Amino acid sequence: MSVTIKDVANAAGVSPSTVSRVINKKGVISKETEEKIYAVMKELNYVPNKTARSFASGSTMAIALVIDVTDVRAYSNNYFNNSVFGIETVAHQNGFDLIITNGRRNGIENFVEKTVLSKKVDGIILPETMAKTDFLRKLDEIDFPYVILGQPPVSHQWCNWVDINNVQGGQIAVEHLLDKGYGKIAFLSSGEKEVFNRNRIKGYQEALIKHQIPVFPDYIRHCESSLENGLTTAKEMLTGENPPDAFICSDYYLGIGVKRAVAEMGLSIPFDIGLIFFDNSPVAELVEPSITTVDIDTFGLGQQAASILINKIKDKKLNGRQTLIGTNIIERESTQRLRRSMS
Amino acid sequence: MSVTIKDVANAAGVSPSTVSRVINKKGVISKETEEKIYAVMKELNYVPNKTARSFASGSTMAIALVIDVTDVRAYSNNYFNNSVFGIETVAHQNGFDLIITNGRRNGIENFVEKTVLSKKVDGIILPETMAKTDFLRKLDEIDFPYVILGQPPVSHQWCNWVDINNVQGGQIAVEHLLDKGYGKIAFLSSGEKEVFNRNRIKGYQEALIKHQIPVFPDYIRHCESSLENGLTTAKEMLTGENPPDAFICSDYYLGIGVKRAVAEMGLSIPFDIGLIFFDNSPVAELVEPSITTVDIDTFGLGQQAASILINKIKDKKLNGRQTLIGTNIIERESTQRLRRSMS
DNA sequence: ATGAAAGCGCTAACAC
DNA sequence: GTGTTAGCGCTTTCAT
Repeated sequence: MSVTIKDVANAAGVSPSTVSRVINKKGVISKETEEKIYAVMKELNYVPNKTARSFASGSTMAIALVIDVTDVRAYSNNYFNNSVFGIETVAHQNGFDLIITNGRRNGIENFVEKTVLSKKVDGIILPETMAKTDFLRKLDEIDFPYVILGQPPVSHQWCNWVDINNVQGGQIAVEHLLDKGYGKIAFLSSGEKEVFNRNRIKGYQEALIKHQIPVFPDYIRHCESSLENGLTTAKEMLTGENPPDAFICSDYYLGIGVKRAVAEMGLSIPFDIGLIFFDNSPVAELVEPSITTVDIDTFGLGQQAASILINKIKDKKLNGRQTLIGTNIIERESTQRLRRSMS
Repeated sequence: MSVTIKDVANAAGVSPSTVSRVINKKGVISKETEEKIYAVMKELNYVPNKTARSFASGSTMAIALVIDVTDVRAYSNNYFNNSVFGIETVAHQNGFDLIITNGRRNGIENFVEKTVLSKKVDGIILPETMAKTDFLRKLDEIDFPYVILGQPPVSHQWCNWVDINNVQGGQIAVEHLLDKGYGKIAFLSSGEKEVFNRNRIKGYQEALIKHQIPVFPDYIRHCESSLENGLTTAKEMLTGENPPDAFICSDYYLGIGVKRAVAEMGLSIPFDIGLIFFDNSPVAELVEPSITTVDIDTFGLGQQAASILINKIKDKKLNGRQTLIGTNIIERESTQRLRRSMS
């Protein structure tokens, strides 16, 4: 039914292996036979069968992005979304297909079998939340290429990973606020276990120290992400002694909570209080006042991840590729204490 | 290196075909050999090679979701996101892998070759925006399974598709507003070419007629989606003669624009003006007042699409499966004119 | 520069 | 019930 390499070979008066060479641009073929073969391929509308190629060559030219569907917050956001497209873009540029697969369906064990051992893909991209030491060790054992989205457990610091530069994110948030005339900056984190929060706080502290501003432990609060928690925590801090005059929040739920708290207390953003949060969601530009954010290039994150993985696939010895993706400030109204003109 | 079906056969003292039968649960095998084989498979840690199976059987057990990376709005949203997970869920339940692929890279022509003709997947899910008649005809020619996300061009009404029930969405929006005491309802659409807008307006009109409320053509406005357009259009309508007392908007950009217009005119939501928009984004719950939305079950949309596609793959004669996914109202403050207690 | 031939791991007639 | 056998379409030595 469908035209095969043999048909092309026959029609062109050559052997299948010659056609194969042309397809793969391998070995040396004379200009004329090459052209002849291209012509025949076009005429016969020949398209190589990917499955057969994968089977024969032993490489699938596909990578998988593992997701955790049980964790809605982990995927139902722009971060995830844009990473996917970054990954897809680089994958296709390199001739790879992207498979999306849920890792946590029947336990990670089962997942290894189904996707990794079954030779369906040549490598995987794994969110840090699913990169448990045991699992990684299994991958190491069979020398299976992977890259981690986020920072790996201590046992695997040597492996390939890519992450957002959260330290730098914390720093530029502080510096932006200082620049805008705020001096008593608090940090509302969505949890102290998360590495990304810890790194952001690290950056926050480093920036304060660098500018010789005292770091008050009380200015760093952890609470589960929600509007309510943001609201109550901010109120508590603002009514306490030594209230801050600016807040950096881990996400927009906490951030909007802070915004409410400020409003309920009759204070003003940005004149009394500065506000900045991570994640440049549409929320930030649509509320009033609009909120300055730390924007994260998740498309770039995905691109890097895919790029490193593909290199690893090509060269199994590749290790220690550790990329941090920079963040930047999207300036909006919530930090315009100085009433500088906005560009 | 890796253990094959032959190894299992040898170790179990049977032939490869018997092992194959066990793997595929095909034909009849005696209880004892079956158990024996399972035991050996476990012991040897055997995992069937998917590529080899695909190659031998001619079916890849994979489907592709085609996306359009050039169209940011088309994918960088919750709709898309959740559909992906709906698709993945059903795919995996049926043993299929999900491949994400960009259709618009080198033209749709090239795409056909690479993904469809190369036998990499057994079927594709295609957004309506990419479902051009020419392309569909090609797929038809080679009898390649597809389902369309959204409504297909007129030439292909007979094919399988799944869509949001936008007519019903328009209806329930109107009915909710009527129920809440609003009577002069306007519709701000993000474009008159889009089928989904046309359907929502259809539902809007039907609901009005059903309740014997006059349909003013002037109450239906089309403008490109943006906060500014929402703002100016709403202002214009509110300052005109016969101003509406409620707005239904195609998306949250227009919706927030209307909200601003109402505020700037010194009117109140929900007491003077009711507001409801499509797409239950976080924006809706985080602004003040929070906005009632028409919520769309895109996870269900994805599930249905995958389910239909897989049925089509199994039974190529399957056609005309046309599913509409219902919408529902998420009630918030912006439509509480009557000050009913909220649950 | 090209051809011949083996084989990748599995499935599916077809035998028995 | 189970074994035998012939491919599936391609890549890849090894010849020439």
